[in-house]
Amino acid sequence: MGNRKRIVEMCLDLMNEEGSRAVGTSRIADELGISPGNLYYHFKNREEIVMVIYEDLDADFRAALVEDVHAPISPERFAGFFLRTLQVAWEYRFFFGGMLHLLRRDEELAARYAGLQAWAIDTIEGILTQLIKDRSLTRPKAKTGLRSMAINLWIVWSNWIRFIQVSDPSGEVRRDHLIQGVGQLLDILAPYLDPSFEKAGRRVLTRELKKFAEEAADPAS
Amino acid sequence: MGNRKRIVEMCLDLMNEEGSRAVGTSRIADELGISPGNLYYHFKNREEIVMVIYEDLDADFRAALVEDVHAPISPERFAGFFLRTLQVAWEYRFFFGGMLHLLRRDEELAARYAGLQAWAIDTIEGILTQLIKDRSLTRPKAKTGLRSMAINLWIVWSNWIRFIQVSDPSGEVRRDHLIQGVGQLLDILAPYLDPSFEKAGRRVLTRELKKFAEEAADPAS
DNA sequence: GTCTATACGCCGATAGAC
DNA sequence: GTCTATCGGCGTATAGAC
Repeated sequence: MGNRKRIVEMCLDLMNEEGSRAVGTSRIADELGISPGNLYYHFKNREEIVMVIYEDLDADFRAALVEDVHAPISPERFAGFFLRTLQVAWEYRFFFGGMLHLLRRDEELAARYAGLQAWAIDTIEGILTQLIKDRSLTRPKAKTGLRSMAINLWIVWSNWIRFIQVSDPSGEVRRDHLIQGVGQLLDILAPYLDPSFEKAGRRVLTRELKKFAEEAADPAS
Repeated sequence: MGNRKRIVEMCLDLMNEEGSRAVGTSRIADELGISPGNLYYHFKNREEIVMVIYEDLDADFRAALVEDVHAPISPERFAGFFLRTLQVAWEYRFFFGGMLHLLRRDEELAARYAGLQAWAIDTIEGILTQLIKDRSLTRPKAKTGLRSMAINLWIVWSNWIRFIQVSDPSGEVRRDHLIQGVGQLLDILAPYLDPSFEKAGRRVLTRELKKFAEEAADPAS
């Protein structure tokens, strides 16, 4: 039973490292020291492995976004939404990096991801609505403003990792980049946020950055 | 002399249509009715074709962003920046769609695109600074606010087409989607924009949308 | 400049023994 | 469940004739 899981995990690791395109079934088998035949005993084809990984991504992201949702939303929890979900984007970065190609070759995957995207934007809009109820956010003037904001958050969210990777092709992506991404997301909302709410949110980020710096300095992690 | 150019154009068309990964040298030659050997007479390898296309993209984008820059910036020209540059993103959409993979396999391309990105963000920041001088934009409170805004604009800009493609996998991307994208970019700046400036900018978009609707209704285009 | 022909390697996938 | 062996296809790229 173990090999099925090992295949999935190796596939995820390799694809995150080198991009989905660079990783084939033979490569996965090689790296695990198993035979191609064995791999094809566990999976019908390559697509199926990716689909299994996608299902994890889908579930992880939804969980990260709806976790801890009881109203009112505190600044700490709000920053937490962003940081947790960016963490998910990082864990499955191969998918966001090569998304278009993956979706083009697998209609079912395309439909499912389109569904996730639509759900995410709706959910983000819901969170913003809750913030307005909490008086932590002022409503934008235009009636479509909330949705537009949600879309911008989603686009920045789902492309932040790629942006970092492209900015410095030879550099690695670190946790502080993720925290910086949260700051970036917060900046979209900043003009509408209650000042003390915003300040508290930023404080969480500063704290996280400090924690990261300490961990980086102390290799006993 | 003609074939070299035809190869580049066919490559761009095919890749835009089906994604860079789906288009090989043999496919390009086939589609043009020329031989693979002929293609390799004109280009050292596949990478070289992509690089030639990239050079056009690079030049087109820079031109679109620095065109018509004399101060002060009118709302019409400002909307024009966005619309023109999104048009460029559309014309080279294969590149933005498969960017990460392309850059991973070609270090020179990666370096050049990183340079373009850095230049773009600086230039956008410069435009925002000019808007502040013009009193069309109020300066954000945080000192890093302008740069963050420029980065968010860039991320939404460079990923808008993909967002549309993924939102409706079976649908085509139309000009009105691009105009909607400009609205999306404008929404990032909206809270900082002078109200009459913003209104004038939006009016340009409405006019463009109307023009598009008329052209779509009248097939004599 | 353009063609035909072809080499080479890789990858996805299957057959069939153990 | 796992292996060995292998097939077929495709994509890049080259050699050499015209």
